Amino acid sequence: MTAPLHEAHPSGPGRVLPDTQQGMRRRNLARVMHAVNAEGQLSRAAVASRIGLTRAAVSTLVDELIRSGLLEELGPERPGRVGRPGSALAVSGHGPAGIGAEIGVDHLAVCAVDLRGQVRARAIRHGANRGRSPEPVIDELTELLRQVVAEAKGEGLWPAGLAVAVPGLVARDARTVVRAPNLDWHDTDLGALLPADFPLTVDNEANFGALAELWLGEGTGGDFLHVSAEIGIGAAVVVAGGLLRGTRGFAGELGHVPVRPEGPRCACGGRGCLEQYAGEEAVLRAAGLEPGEDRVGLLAGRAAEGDAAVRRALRDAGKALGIALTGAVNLLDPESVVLGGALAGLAPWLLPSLEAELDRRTAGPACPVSVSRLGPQGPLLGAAHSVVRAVLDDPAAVAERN
Amino acid sequence: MTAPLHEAHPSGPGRVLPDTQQGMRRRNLARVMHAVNAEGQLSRAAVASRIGLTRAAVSTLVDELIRSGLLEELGPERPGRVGRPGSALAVSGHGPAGIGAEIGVDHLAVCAVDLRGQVRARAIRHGANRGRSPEPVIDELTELLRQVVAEAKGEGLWPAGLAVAVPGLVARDARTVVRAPNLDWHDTDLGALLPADFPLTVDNEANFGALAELWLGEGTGGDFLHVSAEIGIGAAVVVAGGLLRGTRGFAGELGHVPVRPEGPRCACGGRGCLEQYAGEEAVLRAAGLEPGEDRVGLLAGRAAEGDAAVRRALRDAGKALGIALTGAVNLLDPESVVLGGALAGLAPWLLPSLEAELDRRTAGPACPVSVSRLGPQGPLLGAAHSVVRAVLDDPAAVAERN
DNA sequence: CTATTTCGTCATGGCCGTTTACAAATTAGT
DNA sequence: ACTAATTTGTAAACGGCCATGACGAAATAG
Repeated sequence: MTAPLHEAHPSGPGRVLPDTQQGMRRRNLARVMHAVNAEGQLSRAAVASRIGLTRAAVSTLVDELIRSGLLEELGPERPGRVGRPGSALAVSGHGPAGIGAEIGVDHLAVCAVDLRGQVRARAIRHGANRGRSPEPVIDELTELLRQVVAEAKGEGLWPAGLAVAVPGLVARDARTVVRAPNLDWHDTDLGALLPADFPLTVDNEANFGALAELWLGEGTGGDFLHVSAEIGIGAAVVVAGGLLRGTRGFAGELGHVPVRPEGPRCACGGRGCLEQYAGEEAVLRAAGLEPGEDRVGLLAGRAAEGDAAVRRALRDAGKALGIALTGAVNLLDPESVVLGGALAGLAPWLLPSLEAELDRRTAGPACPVSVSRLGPQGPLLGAAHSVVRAVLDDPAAVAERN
Repeated sequence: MTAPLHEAHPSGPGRVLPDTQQGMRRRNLARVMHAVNAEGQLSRAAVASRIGLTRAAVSTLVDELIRSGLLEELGPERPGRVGRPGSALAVSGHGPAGIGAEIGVDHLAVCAVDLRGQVRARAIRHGANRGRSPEPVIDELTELLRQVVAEAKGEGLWPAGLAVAVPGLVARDARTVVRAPNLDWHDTDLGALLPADFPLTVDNEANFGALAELWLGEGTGGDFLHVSAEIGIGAAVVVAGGLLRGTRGFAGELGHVPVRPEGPRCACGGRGCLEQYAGEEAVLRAAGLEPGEDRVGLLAGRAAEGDAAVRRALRDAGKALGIALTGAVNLLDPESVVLGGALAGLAPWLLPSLEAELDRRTAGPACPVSVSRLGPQGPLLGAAHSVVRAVLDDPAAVAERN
């Protein structure tokens, strides 16, 4: 039951299909796509035994998917076992592509990912967007988009959808940026500004980063906590292979978990929130540095040089993070905690005190903490892959669009 | 989809059905049951429009369910609108029954609930079980079980399954009590001790209490936090209409969320855990009372009398709860927080400081806190209803058993 | 009293996975 | 090298299930 939680579209194609024969067919097409995608390469017979249908049924499903350009026949597998070798199937590398876009505080990026998960085209543009009005920024993004789509088309791909990662809070309609403090945008409807050639989804960059970790990361099962720090400190809770968004979409506000109940006042109204100890501003102040451009790089650089004040500041931030995460881990019992976004770059100096605190406060074996190897690329990749997942989740929907 | 999270059986009947015509039929039978159950009384045509099938299809489904004794025809609805009145259908009150059992620290209880949710038979036995070995306790429980099953059979019901709520940690097999500190039981396989006449499920009483709130409570949607205190302080996280159990089944350990990072040492290895401020032992000590029997009743009585020390102790506990819950609410953004179990009885003195703390530390509108009206009956009712839900979730499975 | 609306059912038809059978392609055994 | 066994993919017949359309039944509206 349950609708895929990564679907930001409230009524997107991922909703539960009616239990009629047509719906069954659509779901079975999806199951074939997922099976082939998971293994990279699979024969019809292998798909059949994996999803519990007969070879005959899978044959017709595969035929339909090949005709739609979603699956490709790679030819006979090299025989290793007894019996006739199967014919290898693979997800198509020339069909639909997911277009991901990222609006960062000081860059814009777009990429195209094919159904196999390969990045096939990309374009980046550096330059501070802080405080610029949405229109010119979106115009530049549209230009990058045009380039990437053109390049993808040159490779035989066609865009199945666009997903945009933004550093801010997005409304439930998955189109409107409610507020993005670091851009100084408020109630901006990106759907009205972006070209409407294909389905659009807008979501928070931390959410897309977590989804990227779920789909592309190593070792993470379906249950983990993805912590990142771009605008404040956010934790995305991934449960049962989907994002936990909360009733109002506000879930994951790790930054305002109380760390010291009588600590310094916070803008949220509370006292001693995590952000007062591990937030960017707090860490810079503790390190004795001025806020400026590329603050994370500055911190990492000074820490690498051995700057004692910076190292102490990061150690203290790690400790505060460990305290807040202890609460989260006790509440959710995740398989692991993953540090992503800006935190990934600072991990060498945050991790020791963070893990020490988590260990100390946990009765049994502590929850393992790892660092995302996706780093700053997470949100962009997650966005593009979210489109790819939507195709895999309902191949019939895109097949009839082309 | 998603498999129902309330299913404690790892491979129980609630697992995802294969997408074949038989599976489709079974799911549609379930959808009819749920539709009728949700409205209490519904015509075939109303069911059809509600679940998106045709009247003809629903007719055959209903026929099958009536033949199986899961649905009853109540006769023609009283006509209020134009057209031929429908024939009212209701979930059967004479078919399968869910048997719930509770092993409390100082009582045993068993009840039978019919598919309509009515309690049709019950038996309770008071007496301290703390420290008694499992065998005699289970023997007594089996006797109560016999009585309740006999009484239910007298009313035309037959037991479809047994669910047992225990005050302790239960293994993933849903049969073995790993440890129940208040009973002093360890690694006790209840499946071997209880009669094996019908499917058995064992789970923590806090989990069943939360499920009872989900299924029977008022105003709670599918997302809330159910806080109870029996063995330590536990929070059950209910998300998307199911229980969040965690990777190892340890989710919801609110009692060990850090409230004051440098506070007193806790048995878990941490410092300043919630349990050090709001745990039973801590509150009794702060109130200047000795631990004994019925400690909650004692606290509530003294507080009602106006005992200043007790009231202060409860006020402080509420404050600590509020701090810990602030973190949980920030992380999960639930629709509400529900106080259940022993906390429900102490709510009048806990709530003011708890809510004040939660309000103070939240930016927007604070998450509403309510008190369970199920109170101490929650776990027993939740257990019995979990069996009923399993029947509604896959009526074909029980139909073929009878 | 007739027209209209809605309900439940029946016969028909189409869709879809299964069953059964068979040819093709490989390995294992002699 | 040749046969037997095994596995793959496909085709035809089969059966189950929901949709469609029509019809009688039972109410209301005028």
